[in-house]
Amino acid sequence: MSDNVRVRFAPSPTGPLHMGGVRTALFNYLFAKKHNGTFVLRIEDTDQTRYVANAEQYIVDALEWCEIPFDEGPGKNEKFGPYRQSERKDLYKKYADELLANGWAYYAFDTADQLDAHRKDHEANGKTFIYNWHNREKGRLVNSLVLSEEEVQQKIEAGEKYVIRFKTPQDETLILQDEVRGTIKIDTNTLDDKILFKSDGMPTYHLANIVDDHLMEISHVIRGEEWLPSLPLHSLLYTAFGWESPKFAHLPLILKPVGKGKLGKRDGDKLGFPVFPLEYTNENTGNVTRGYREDGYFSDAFVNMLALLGWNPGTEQELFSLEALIQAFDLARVSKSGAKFSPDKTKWFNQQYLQQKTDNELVSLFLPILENQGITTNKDFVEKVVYLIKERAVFVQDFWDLSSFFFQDPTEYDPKAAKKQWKETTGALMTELVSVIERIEDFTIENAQTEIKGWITSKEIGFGKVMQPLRLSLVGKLAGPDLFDIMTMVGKETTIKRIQNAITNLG
RNA sequence: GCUCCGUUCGUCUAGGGGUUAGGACGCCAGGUUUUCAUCCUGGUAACACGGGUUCGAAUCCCGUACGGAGUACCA
Repeated sequence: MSDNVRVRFAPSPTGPLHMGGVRTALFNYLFAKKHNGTFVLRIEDTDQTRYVANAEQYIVDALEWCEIPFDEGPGKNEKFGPYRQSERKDLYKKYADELLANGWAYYAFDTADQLDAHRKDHEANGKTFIYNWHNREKGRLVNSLVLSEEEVQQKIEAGEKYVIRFKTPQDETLILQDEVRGTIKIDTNTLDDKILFKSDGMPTYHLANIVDDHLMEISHVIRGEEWLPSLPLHSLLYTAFGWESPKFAHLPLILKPVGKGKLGKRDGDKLGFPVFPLEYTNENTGNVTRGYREDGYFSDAFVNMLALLGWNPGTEQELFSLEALIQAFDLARVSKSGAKFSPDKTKWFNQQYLQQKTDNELVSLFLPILENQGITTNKDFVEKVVYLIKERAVFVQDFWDLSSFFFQDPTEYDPKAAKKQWKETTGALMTELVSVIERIEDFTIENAQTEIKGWITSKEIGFGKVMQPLRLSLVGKLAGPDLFDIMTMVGKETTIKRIQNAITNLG
């Protein structure tokens, strides 16, 4: 591939970017970096009715969190700017006029109601209404193909609303190339004459997209599969302008984990996982939607998971740093079919990444949580705790549940475990154990092990008879790291105190 | 309805004319941990269906079914 690869991510600021959008951005980013290219962010805000003010910032923040920042975009290296289509508004009319002048487009005056009526009428007869040559010149439609030039002028001067439509060629078979799907054939007679320019003076996505991709010298358009049906139109537009078309790649959709259909913005709430990278607050309702970041996912784990959704390296490797993803990425290895998203696998990725973090990194993430719990402690102690518990955690916020007993005495005892492990004779045994522990002068793991195990052996009782109630006393439940680690970490005094507490509470 | 795209274990996927159809997640069992989790080992489980082409088809072709997307003066 040549070194002038330029790709773009072109979201519409209508709300928070969801994970499907993040993946599209990611694939664009990976492709760009792989080929020493440029990753452009363009904001497609041509629909004024759906515009949401905080959405653009959310998009930028999300890309930043994922560590896939854009090279060019609003406020950054504005070589081809502006990068918001609303700020490029004046530019598009010229191109629409060009198409009008060379016969690739025409004015249409049909109202929405009229078109609806046509659609309903056709449907009633079992037919599909297509706004193209089937209908446009039969007097049913009001446009510059059937009206005289004077009539058109009159209407425009009278201030009648009009749109500009693309004049789709008749009886042609388009043979299109997609980098993921290969050759796609389409009969132009099945295509609508799409609106290029709206009556509000704004271009539609189709026009703005092609004009901007051309002006911004985009070499590859990598976007979601929902755009595949628009590919013929877009391809035809390049022909109409006499421009060289970029290459296209349509990514498979991300589907719901259960049930049917593509993953939607509301699915996360119902199914119990985030669909957004970051938490999002709706400006109007104040509703807060959860995000992967706030749920405790590492961004690199999230990105790794996303990369493997619809793409694979062809090897059995699953864990990839961003750098490794860039190296391995190849559009040819993007799969063609939609992929159901798996929350379980996402957790697994996070667990893998958590295990890879150094104890030190984890300590700095855990410290604020401890502070929230009102715990004052020192870093060295926390680092030892982290070392002992991290392998059983998926998220950093699991740490507290897994380690609270290192910092405070258990306040309750798991009733099921207590019933099973704390027998009538246990209290006496534990009292005896206390005196054994009291006799240990230097309370190290080795000494504690030697003394306590020696005592149990001499008593000729099972280890479980002592160790299980001891664990219950120290932890409050039958879980956690090695008991001798715990005892020496909390110290001799605390160990004894906790055993006595348990005797008092459990008998 | 119409147009386009797709279909390998429950899920993500590898493979792509001759394979014991491989891996991962999940699940199950055993081992380790005198606990729990981790970890290790093993197990479970798939080529949508029907025709063709071929000595041979999961793989190529055609149909069918199913799934998905699009079908807006939204992107």
